[in-house]
Amino acid sequence: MGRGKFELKRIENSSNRQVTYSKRKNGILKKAKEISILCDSQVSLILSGESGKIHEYISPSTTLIDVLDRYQRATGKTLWNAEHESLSNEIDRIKKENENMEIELRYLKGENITSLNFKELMALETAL
Amino acid sequence: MGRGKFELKRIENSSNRQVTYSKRKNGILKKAKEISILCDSQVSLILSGESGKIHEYISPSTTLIDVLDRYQRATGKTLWNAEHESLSNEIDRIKKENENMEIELRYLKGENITSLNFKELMALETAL
DNA sequence: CCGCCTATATATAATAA
DNA sequence: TTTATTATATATAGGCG
Repeated sequence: MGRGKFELKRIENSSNRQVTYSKRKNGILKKAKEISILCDSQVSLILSGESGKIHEYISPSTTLIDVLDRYQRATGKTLWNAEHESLSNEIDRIKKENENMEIELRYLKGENITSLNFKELMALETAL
Repeated sequence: MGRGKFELKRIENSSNRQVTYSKRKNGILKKAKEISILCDSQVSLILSGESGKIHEYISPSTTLIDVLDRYQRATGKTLWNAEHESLSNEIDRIKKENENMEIELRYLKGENITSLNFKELMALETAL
């Protein structure tokens, strides 16, 4: 559609990518609504773009939990346990990041700045 | 599309409804794939028709778990239970701490040290 | 980012097999 | 239910404000 044919690959131009996302997001959300109403089907559509903002369509006749329940039964995958594990892993990962930053902060706050490179040191001196 | 305009309401003829579901299902799955690739976005699409069979598209860069996790954090809706909620809250809290530390680190690395208190500044000068 | 516009590319309703 | 055809309705890329 549109003025030119498109290739199915990531749009490199960031601005075009954003615009296309926004337009297609509206399009697919509309399609989701249409199929759920026309065909009396349950739909769960969750989108998130680079901004991190979430957009969703869940068919009114159901809830996301219903859809996921059906999903779990149909695929045999148990989401809850996996979810729990995934969250625990993320906490571990973030905590580690946290510790590293704390160490870096302690150094930077004057006890030890040997980790800074020359340019950073000059900038620091100027600022002081 | 198609030979006639359509009204956005349930298709009463069961056979037409099935056919339309099948066609539009393919269409929307294709759209989901396209937006995820073109725009580098995370997508979770789960469909179930009257037969009960499930069709899904989850963007390759992510997992359903990730999408749901983001969904829950963004919407504030808890999909599973209290334990999930407490883990999720902890992640939010730690991430906030991380952000604060990142900001502090950026400042300390020379661009801006006005946020430091007197004692910290003295320590920094001595170190320099 | 949102809305509007236009030329084109796609999706799909109706139909038949 | 799937596949093919084809006339039309939609979706949307690119451009502009």
